[in-house]
Amino acid sequence: MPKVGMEPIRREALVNATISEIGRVGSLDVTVSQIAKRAGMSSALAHHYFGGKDQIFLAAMRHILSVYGAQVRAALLGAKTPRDRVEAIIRANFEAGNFRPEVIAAWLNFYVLSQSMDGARRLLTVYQHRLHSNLVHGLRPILGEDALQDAHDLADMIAAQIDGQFIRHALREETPSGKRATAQVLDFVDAMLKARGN
Amino acid sequence: MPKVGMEPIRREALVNATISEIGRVGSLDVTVSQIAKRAGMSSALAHHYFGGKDQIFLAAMRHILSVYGAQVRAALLGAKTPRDRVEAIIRANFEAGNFRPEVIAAWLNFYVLSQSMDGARRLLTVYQHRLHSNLVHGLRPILGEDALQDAHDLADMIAAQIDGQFIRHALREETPSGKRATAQVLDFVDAMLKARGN
Amino acid sequence: MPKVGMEPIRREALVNATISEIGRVGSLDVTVSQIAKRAGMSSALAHHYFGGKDQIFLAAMRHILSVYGAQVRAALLGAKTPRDRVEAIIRANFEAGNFRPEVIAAWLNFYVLSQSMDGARRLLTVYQHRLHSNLVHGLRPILGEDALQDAHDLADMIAAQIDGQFIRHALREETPSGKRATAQVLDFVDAMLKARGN
Amino acid sequence: MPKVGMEPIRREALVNATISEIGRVGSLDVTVSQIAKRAGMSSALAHHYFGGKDQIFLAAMRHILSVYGAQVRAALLGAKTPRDRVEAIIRANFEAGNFRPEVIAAWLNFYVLSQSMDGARRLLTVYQHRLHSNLVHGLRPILGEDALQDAHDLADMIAAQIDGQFIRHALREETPSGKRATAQVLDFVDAMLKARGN
DNA sequence: AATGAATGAGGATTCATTCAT
DNA sequence: GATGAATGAATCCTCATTCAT
Repeated sequence: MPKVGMEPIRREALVNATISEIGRVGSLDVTVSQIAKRAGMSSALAHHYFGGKDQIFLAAMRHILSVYGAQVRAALLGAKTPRDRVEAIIRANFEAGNFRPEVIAAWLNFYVLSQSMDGARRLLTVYQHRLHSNLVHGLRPILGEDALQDAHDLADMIAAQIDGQFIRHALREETPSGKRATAQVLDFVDAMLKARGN
Repeated sequence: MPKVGMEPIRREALVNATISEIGRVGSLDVTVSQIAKRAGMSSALAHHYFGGKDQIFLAAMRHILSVYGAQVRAALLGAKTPRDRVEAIIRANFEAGNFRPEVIAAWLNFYVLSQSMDGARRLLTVYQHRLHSNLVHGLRPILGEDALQDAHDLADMIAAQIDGQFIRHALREETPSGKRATAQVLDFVDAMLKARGN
Repeated sequence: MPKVGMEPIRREALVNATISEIGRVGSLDVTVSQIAKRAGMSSALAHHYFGGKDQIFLAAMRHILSVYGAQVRAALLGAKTPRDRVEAIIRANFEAGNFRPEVIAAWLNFYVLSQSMDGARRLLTVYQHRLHSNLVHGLRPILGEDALQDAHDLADMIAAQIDGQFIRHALREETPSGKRATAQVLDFVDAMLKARGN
Repeated sequence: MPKVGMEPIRREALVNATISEIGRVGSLDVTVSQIAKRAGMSSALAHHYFGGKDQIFLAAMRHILSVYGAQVRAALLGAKTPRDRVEAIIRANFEAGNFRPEVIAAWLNFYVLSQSMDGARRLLTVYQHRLHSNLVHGLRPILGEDALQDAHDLADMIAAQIDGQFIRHALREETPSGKRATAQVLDFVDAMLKARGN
């Protein structure tokens, strides 16, 4: 058994275990012991590496958001047209990595956590802003440069539609279908653009 | 001091206190003592009336949903056309009674609670179904009787948009604007209907 | 079993138990559970009444100091001459209530606690000042009104001698003899006064 | 990096770190990790060299007492008369090496430790006895060979006065003045001897 | 109807200590 | 010689819940 360089391994295991446990229980009422046990270590070690429960939650949240962020960036790389960009962003939200039951459950719980924990709120806000500006960036060329307010409004609505899709799946037992969610949001975007004459 | 007929008064006080406390704290990590204190009684009495914390939460949830249900029903009374019906349903969601910070916070928390508490999930499911069928009922005449699947899809999307509006406001410090939320959802519905040629 | 008005009873029991346990163990490494057990209740109740371990310690310290303060006041009542006053103060320190092994042990531990806990330090400082000014008050008429500095110095030395007597007894197994301690301090005071021509 | 002969260096570093940490915190609630960190090594190594926390404390105590012992011996070398001897012993107590805030704090804490740890008590007792017999040795020629009991009593009182001076300084923020402490104890001794006609 | 009293169960966190490398 | 890794055992504190009055 190797005894050096365990830190990143342990941290990753704990982050994954945290998401799994939150997904399993369906709430943040998860003990450090449960998390540590699932990650295959003692709760003392979890504290040793993260300092406390809050930090563990924060790390798990950061992980989810960074995986998501990476997917968005990757998706944007292949986008040629503004329309492609918007579509890529939307698709990234419902990709396999994000749109799994346990991740959806964790995501919803982190939303709640952000209401009471400053660090979590900051994290979430950053990602919301990024999503928003990415969307606006894609929408402006389509709507016309002078329709800035409209781009912001539409970006808000798309973001709401994405969040809405997530939350709708948080309570379903069935395996969430990223395909259908994507289709609905894209359908929605098309209708909005068409209604605006684009 | 009257000692009789206190029950409904106490229950109501506790339900309101529960929503307030959840709103204040921003999570379900609210103690029975906190709730009872805000309601002006001992925690023992809270237990006496509700039997336990879960029941208190359930009652608060039921209260929120029933106020909401009443508003939908009231709104539907004045609706003449199918379009009116859809609009009425949407408006009801963002009416003053529902769309207050503490209620939004509580609502989000109850969504989470539904992931781990059967009674809560049932309650929520009932209301989601009701919203869905109300929407379908309004949409079918507009979309045409043979577009049933389309009506279901659109109802889903509208519901998602509504949820999305709620969740977007859960983290904002500003007083939520029911007006703007309503406008966005209606804008969205119009676009969808227009895109479908209605 | 009476179920009302328990608070003062419980608090007193806890304070006594705290002193006993500190005396028994000989250090502040005493758990709330140990204290509570000796006081005949659950540790949860101890927390309920005091809020935390620090408050329990503080209450015990306050108790010791206030018993001591009362003894000083009582002793001063019967003092006619300045010399009587000084002697009364000294005697009060070694009276039965204070000069018991467990109280001596607790006293020493509280001295240490005062190095790290602000509340404890304040408490102790107040009593040190009171002792000092009581002594000065008694000494000035004896030493002459213009020998103020001398009175302060002598008061310091008497206080040191008293503390020294306590600490010397903190490690002895034998039952401490208040009589001998008193005699030594008085002998010391007499010598000091005599040396100064009084 | 030399890997041999580290032991004495490490031990000394740990002993000093222990005294510093106890002085800093003001109590024995100091973790081995804190001590080791200040000594510039891992806590595992501290255990390796001392076997356990108790041994570390004991070593630190032994260090303080042996420095003190050396100072007494050195002071006694230059003493010609019995009076000189007594004075030398007293001066040694308040010399720079001992009478520093952190050492005073540690000393007080070790006094407490002696109440619960046998090894510590033995150590302390040995030094108390040595101080006592040194004092008696100096006092007997002064008081007269037949005043043995008186010599013992006076030695006790001097020891108490010294301890009292230490404890009085344990709570002060100001830098302790060895000069003033020495002066007071000597003043006290002079008065006692004078009162006895010497 | 109402509450102060009381507790068992549990959870976050700390820490001395051990061990493999 | 030296340390990061790891944990069991505690300890403080909280809280839902019960009960006697």
